[in-house]
Amino acid sequence: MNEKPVKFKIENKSKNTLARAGVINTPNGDIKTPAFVVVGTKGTVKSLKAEDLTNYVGNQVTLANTYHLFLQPGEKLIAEAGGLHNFTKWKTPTITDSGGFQVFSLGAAFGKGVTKFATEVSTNQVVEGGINVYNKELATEHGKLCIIDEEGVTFTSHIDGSMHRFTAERSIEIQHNIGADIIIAFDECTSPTANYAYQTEAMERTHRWAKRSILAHKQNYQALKKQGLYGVVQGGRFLDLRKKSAETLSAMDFDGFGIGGSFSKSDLFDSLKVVNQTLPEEKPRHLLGIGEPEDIVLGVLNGCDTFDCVNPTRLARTGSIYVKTGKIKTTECGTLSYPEIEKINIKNNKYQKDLSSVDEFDDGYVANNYSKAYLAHLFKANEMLAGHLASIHNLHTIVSFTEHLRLQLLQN
RNA sequence: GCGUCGGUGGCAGAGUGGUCAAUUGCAUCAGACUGUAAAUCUGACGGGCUUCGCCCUACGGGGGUUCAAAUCCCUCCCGGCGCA
Repeated sequence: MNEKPVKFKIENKSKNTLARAGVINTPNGDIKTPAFVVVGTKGTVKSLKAEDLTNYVGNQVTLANTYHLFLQPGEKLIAEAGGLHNFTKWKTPTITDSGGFQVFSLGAAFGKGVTKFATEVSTNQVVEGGINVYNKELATEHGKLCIIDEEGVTFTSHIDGSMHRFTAERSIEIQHNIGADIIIAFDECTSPTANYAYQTEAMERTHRWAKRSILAHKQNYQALKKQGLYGVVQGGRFLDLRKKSAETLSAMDFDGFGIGGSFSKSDLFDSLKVVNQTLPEEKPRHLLGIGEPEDIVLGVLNGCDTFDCVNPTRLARTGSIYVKTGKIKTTECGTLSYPEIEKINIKNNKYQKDLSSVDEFDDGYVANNYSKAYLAHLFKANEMLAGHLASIHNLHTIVSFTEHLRLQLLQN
């Protein structure tokens, strides 16, 4: 039996919650969990080069996207370049997402202003996903297409409209070529407004794809030696489906699990609890696409080990800055305490002459060197440095925030 | 001095008798963003109110024509250009 390329070891467990601290070993280094995964969809963490990540952000792991890299520059080129690490020069372990999220973002959610994270799910804004939802005419009108069938998904490129097809096998093949340390089984991310029947259908389809993803992975001996495969739990906002999904995937030979799909703020806690109570304890769990600081606390408390989210960088580029208030909050169960973080819009009038540090309670590179007024000025003047510095700051904030939670779990 | 073109909301610049409190862009002000179609998107932007509508004041100043003027006429002021 070959040694698995991706292994997980729990270092310490919380007594009264599902929280744990651990280490994920990968061929390109260790990930000490809980950890925040920095998102670099197209093989770049927007506005930051590898050294910026190393020197100023301190992230332990970076995530890219299969769909985006497949379209541009193409997975063959990345393979020729020696894989994602060599191509991007990222120093950390890497993950590729399967493209399953794009089934949602370019499919059911396309142009509708629906996000996977519904703060308030409104009933008059029902967005169904799935088979035959998009007819050809609509697809042509938008220049977009995303049709789901049993075997996979047919897309048109958001770049040039060309048509492509992803199946579980194809997604895995592309991810083999890209060569990240951790790859993710192709899944269908559903809308938070999809109904029970559709969530069930999509979840079961995702399970079948999961099985095929494992098969496809096992057939590539080279890849099997150096890449770990995660399966994705779905089930939308329905607890019984979440539990069923976790049970089904637990029985499969995955190296870890992604928890995907849509949530609302109110059911995140319970969903994660049910899922992580069900998933095998000895394997790592990644919460896909979430979070905000408070969401990460929720996730950690309920047994998630890693988190990725575009928010730190997207917010940064649009002028929202994570700032600590100076208050320390403690979770109800008393397991974790953490600094309260708020978002400020640095472009607001009140910051334009504010020469205080970007974040007075932070000791990161940006907070130590730059004032709110300077950052506000950069944004007002439309300077590229604005997004760069803001991204460093927000990423550093969320990465160190998650690290802080880890330290408490180790000490407790 | 003569001729000519022009003076529109913070700026640029549409409109050239009623559908104009006035297109658009920029600037300004505010909001949104959770496996990145995103250095993006949304809203407000003369004043007031009982704000899916109503009332004031407004397109250089003053006067006039008209049921009705940013739009037509007269006059004054200011600016560009041309000729002296």
